[in-house]
Amino acid sequence: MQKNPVQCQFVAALDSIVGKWKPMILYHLLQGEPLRFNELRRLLPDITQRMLTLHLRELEEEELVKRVIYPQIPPKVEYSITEYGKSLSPILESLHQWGAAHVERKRLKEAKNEQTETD
Amino acid sequence: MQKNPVQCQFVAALDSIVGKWKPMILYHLLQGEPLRFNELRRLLPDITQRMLTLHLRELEEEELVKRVIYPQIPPKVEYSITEYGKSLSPILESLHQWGAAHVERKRLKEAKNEQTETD
DNA sequence: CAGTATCCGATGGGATACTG
DNA sequence: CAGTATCCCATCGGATACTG
Repeated sequence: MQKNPVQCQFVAALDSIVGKWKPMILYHLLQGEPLRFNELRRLLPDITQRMLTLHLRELEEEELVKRVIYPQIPPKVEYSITEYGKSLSPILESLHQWGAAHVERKRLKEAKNEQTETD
Repeated sequence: MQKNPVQCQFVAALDSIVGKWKPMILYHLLQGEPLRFNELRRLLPDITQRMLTLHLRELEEEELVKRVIYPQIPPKVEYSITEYGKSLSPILESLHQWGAAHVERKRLKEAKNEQTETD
């Protein structure tokens, strides 16, 4: 942890949501329905089993995600967003929106560049 | 860039603000005053010259930060937030607030654990 | 003052194989 | 089904030295 409290707060917040697939995992779980391990895999086609496990464990550690094991064979494990995890919703929503605008902005700029090149 | 548009948007947004010192650089520049290279260094005591340069270049590349060179000796370079960069302000503010709460939450929990240990 | 250049170690994440 | 275990590589960021 850093000494600077402000940096510390940014780091704490970003640590919770940074990770290649974390925002998407949270995004899916924020839809409300609990999801099984393989359901998440299907929703995130390119994630590896390893990374899904690691990210879920980290989110669980931060109490953003709850893991429920049904002791049966074959095993069934369900992941759901916690109440605390829901508090991240506005942030993810903002990131999502700003990201969409940022992508569009870049796209427009590239289009303009190609335009100028062919002038 | 990912195929999935939603992931893509998260990635685009996070790419802009993720980097060990980027939120703090933006935070300081969002105070309004343009800052010189070494002023930023003083505000971020632990940053290396190299990382400050790299991060500033990336922020400039995304048009979140503007770099103005005064051609004089000794050199003077001022960095300031752009109008577009200001659009990140609500996100950083949210992250900051949530991060502060998250840190406090962890602190309380650790305090409680120590309490239980000495019971 | 405001940078570059080089080197280097730590971490993040992918690929693949195996398991209760 | 829901994971572990290994191995490996790429990127990130730190340390240090040099410069117009």
